[in-house]
Amino acid sequence: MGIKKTLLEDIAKELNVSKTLVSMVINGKGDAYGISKKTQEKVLAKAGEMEYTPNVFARALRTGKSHLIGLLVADISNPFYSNIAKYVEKELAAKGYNLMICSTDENVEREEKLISLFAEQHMIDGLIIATTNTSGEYFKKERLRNFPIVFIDRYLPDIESNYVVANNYQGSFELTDLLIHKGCENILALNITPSHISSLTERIKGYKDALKKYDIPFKEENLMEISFNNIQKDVREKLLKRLKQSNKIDAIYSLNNHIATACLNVFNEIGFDAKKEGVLFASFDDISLFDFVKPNIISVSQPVEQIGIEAANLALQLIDDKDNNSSVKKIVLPTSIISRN
Amino acid sequence: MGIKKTLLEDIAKELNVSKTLVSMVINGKGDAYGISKKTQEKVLAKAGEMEYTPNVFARALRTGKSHLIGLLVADISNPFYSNIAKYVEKELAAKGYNLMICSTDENVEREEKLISLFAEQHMIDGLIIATTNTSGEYFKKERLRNFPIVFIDRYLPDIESNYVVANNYQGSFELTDLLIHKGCENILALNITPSHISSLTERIKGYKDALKKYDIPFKEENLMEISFNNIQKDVREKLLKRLKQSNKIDAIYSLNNHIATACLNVFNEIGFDAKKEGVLFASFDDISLFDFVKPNIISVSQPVEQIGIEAANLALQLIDDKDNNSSVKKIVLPTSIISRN
DNA sequence: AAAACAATCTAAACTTATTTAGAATTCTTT
DNA sequence: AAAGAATTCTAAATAAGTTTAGATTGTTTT
Repeated sequence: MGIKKTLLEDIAKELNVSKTLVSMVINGKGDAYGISKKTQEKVLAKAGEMEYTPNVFARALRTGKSHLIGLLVADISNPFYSNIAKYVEKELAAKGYNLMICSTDENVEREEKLISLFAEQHMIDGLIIATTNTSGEYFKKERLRNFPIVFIDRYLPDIESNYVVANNYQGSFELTDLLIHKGCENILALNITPSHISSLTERIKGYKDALKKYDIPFKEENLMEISFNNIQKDVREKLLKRLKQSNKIDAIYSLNNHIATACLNVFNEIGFDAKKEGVLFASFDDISLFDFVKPNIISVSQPVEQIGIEAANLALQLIDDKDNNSSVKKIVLPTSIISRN
Repeated sequence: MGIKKTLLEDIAKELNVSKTLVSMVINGKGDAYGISKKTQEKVLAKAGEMEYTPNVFARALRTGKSHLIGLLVADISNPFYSNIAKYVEKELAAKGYNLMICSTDENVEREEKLISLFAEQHMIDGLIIATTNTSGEYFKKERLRNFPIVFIDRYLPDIESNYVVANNYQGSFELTDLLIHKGCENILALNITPSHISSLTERIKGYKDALKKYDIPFKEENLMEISFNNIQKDVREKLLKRLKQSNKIDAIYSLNNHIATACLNVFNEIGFDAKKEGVLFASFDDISLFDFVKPNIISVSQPVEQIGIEAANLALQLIDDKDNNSSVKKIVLPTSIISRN
């Protein structure tokens, strides 16, 4: 393809030195190996002139390091994840690492296949993952022991792991608290089923605890489970039915941004005007466009940038700390409430 | 790290055969090299049992193929790009390729550095790119000759290249046409400066040509240039000034989704009610949340899924067609107008 | 029985770097 | 001047696969 690449050996021949020497100099180890300044300058000049760039595969093969970090998310088109991805990448780029982003499509098999490709084969040096797995079983594999993995957004309760997550419990508690302060007593929460995922169970817990704080009894009919496989359809059916019931709700709280969007679609379809009906609308996960959406959305905003930065740095830290003698790091970041009137 | 990886040699030793044979069988070339069925079965069984996975670096080093495709976009957090990314990845996964997504942050230098890392060093087999470069000069480099590159969203007019783009001219023409049909004669277009980018110049052309069709004279003051570096601030200043002028506009047309969001922010800030003021709001690029945004947005929706699929397949085609004897492929896909009321 | 041929397999070369162990040269020291 | 030490450099091994050229073994042909 195109012109022949410059190899270490080409530079070595030009200068009548060994490729060992050239390699040392190019890797900044010239001084450490006692290569004379003059020779080092010659090598660097020639390398620049011949536009040398090392073959990443040869280097990775020999050193066992690829300087690649993997990021596995359920859906890269979800703004929550794509924003995290942006900041992870930015942080890593500053440290000389590149990022491989892959979507698992909420598919556990695909997730495991990608982990196998990435981690077990050591294609990447470390993994940052928002897992769709519900148990930690897979991560207990012998081959993954000591492999640097940072969980984001969600963690698996049955394994000891490094993670960076938002404080889902606190955020949900505060949001519910705010709704109650605004006079709501009958808050319909829409959750994803199955919800073994840590972030969701904690949001539910925050919701229930806030009710308890004000001695508002939790009603089963106010926790609606939405099938993960068909969010739009399920929200439509269940929400329509619920809105017709006599026992009127005064707030709708969707536990993630997918459900929020589905609700908005239903509102649009049936011309439901939340304001007129005296129903507040709330959502965990904030999207910047929520600022302009018709029923004002009260939301919990996650510190996306900080999650990205912390995850990137934690991954790098784990990679450096090869012997992994330090204990696992659990980073929980505060959320903030965005109350739009 | 962890347990030792299984190598080809380990399997070979277990079965008392050569690693050559094992390699052939595992790569599905057993028949081609005349390895007996019985031996092939033994090898595959043992490989499964020992959980063999090839070292991607050794393989890539020897074959010169990584089965990785790179996707370079300006900003992965932009839903337009992250949606394309999702479909590109899905399509590639089905063909046994993996995707490396990187953001260039609209930074030409970073873009060139990443291309160098990716393409010149052959870390990837092919590149799909929404370039931020304004000239094709960089892509004329000897080292990039014959390297499979597919441009998406934007192409560079001064080089012959393979690209997959939406029909920006047609989409913009139709949108403007629709606005005129709805009675608008004074349509303010907000464009990004500098706009050497093909997609933007074509949108402008479509806008002007639609005006021409109805003999509406194009006024310079109705084409507002927004500085790319500070979209929000620039839109705010210029839009506020323009709205105060006597010569009233009857439509605002933002030429990409960043500008649209900036406009919405300004509307919110000053309490500008487009409907009351009799001003239509339009935008190139559709975002699903536009469905719920307060001033109804008339938009041009790009065939994101199709762009992703076509780009992936074109890249694979270029990779297969090593000699590159076929001429370049230019794929232009139709857009659709989303008229909200 | 020797030659020709096919079927099945293997040794060694090769991909491009990094790293180890040690060589060559110059400089000190006694 | 010989021994020891320091300086500067290199040959060869290595990472883990793929590919080439050729070696066995067995079978068929004359």
